[in-house]
Amino acid sequence: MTTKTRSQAAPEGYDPSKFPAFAVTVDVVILTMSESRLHVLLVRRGVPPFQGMWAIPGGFKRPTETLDEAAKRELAEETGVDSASLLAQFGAYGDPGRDPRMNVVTVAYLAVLREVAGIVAGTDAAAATLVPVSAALNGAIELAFDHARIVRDAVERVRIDLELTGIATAFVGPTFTMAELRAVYEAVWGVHLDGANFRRRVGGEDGWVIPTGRRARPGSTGGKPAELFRAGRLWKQGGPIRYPQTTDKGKGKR
Amino acid sequence: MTTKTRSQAAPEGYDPSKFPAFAVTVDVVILTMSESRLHVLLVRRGVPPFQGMWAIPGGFKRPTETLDEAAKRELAEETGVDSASLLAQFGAYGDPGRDPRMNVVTVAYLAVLREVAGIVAGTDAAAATLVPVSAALNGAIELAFDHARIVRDAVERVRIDLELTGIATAFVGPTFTMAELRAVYEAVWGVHLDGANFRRRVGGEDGWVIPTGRRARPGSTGGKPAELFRAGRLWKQGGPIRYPQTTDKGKGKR
DNA sequence: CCTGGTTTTGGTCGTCACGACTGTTACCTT
DNA sequence: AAGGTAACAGTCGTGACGACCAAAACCAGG
Repeated sequence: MTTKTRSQAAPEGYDPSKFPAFAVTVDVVILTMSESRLHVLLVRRGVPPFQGMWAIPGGFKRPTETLDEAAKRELAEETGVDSASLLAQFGAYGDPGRDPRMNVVTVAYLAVLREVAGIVAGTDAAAATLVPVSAALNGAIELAFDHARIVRDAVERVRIDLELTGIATAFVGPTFTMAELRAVYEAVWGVHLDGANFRRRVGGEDGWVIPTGRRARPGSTGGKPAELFRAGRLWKQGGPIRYPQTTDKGKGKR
Repeated sequence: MTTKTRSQAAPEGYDPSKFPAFAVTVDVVILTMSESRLHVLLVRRGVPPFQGMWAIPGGFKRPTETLDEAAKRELAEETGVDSASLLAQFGAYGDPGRDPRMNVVTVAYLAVLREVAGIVAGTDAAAATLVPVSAALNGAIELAFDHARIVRDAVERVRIDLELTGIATAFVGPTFTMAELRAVYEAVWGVHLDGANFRRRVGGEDGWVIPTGRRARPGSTGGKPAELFRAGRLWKQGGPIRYPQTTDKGKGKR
């Protein structure tokens, strides 16, 4: 933190020694892939304010824990998952009046999970659900507090990080096919990527993915069984796939 | 925020109704270019704890203002600048014990200023100074609290945003030369960029920069006077310059 | 067993962005 | 006026990347 620095100067109508008290909470935007679409986990509020409305899970930060630990704890309490594939802070929200009861500043985290099965089951089924982010973003589902904006910021963050981090691998399981990984990019960015070009970039020659000898069983529709990969070491330094430039003459980037 | 969602469930040794009180502060990392190097503004603490040490400016958030407003206010109080070229939130820090006096969660902002002259003069000259970020990062200057980490995160954020936002234009004045703009990239990234190629990318044909008829007066060392430009509209959608790929065989990105 | 459909996987090719390099212009200082 | 310096312009070769095509592997149904 830091107090006012010019301590000698007269505090202009404000006394630092009597600082205002805030409640600090941690909210977690839990994203996962389901049916080839990006989904967010929402819980139904059981108490006022906004009782009965959907919201993202969260809770008070405790004085003895770090923000990261608080986020991890909240994630575990809501989903039963003790360690997400990815859990990263992405913003703080403190507008006055965002909580009608008191002054609340919340720190928002983004969690990415694989294995949809069991997530909702881990909580009270009636109080937690997985909805497509499109429904949460276009207002089809009304969210409590300023959670609509928080979810929007989280998704925007994912879209950016997809290009420059290994966040894509957090959406898939420990082993995955090229098509599964490509589906993550296509769902988050809303674009179509050529399968052959995608394969060449990712499995080209470097350590993006490591082939396991095994193969996935083909879906009921037939087709050649896909090779199974594990994530390589290079993802820590940025992803291999770039957001496709519309290739139209204007070189406007994105 | 959001309270615990499973309100029926017994609160496991924790009562949400009596939430812990925190102090919430806003700290601002003020960056600017000076002598072709990236500098950060630091203030000397006049009160304990960490009295006499350097720190980044900041102060308590007031319940009636938003976080952005608090950051803007703190910036104005410290520098006299009423509107920075850029002011963006980039992180929250709430480790227990980061302030020995009490529970403090701080929200960190990044401010980018041009026109170094008058910034330090606007404050108490003895209490504020501009130091190269390298000195603050390598430990040559010891910072109070966890401000060393905050500054490091801020610089890392600038390095990333340089590639995908128009943050570079925030470092230069309303009119600038190609060399000035290029110096921003070279200083922040620590690389050398070819002047001719840089010019082609930025002034190529699009609306990155708009030529003003005028020319800058050459430095005392002679040389052709550089053309003066204004920032164009395209910077809002990402910058034209990419971090140079070392072009060595390994395609490791960054 | 054979055929059509589906999906993965490998191959080719043209375009163009980009970096390295060289050359020219315009202004300074002495 | 001469030399130096920095801005500005042109060229060229490499290589990344997208579009497209083709083969391989497997399933379902007849």
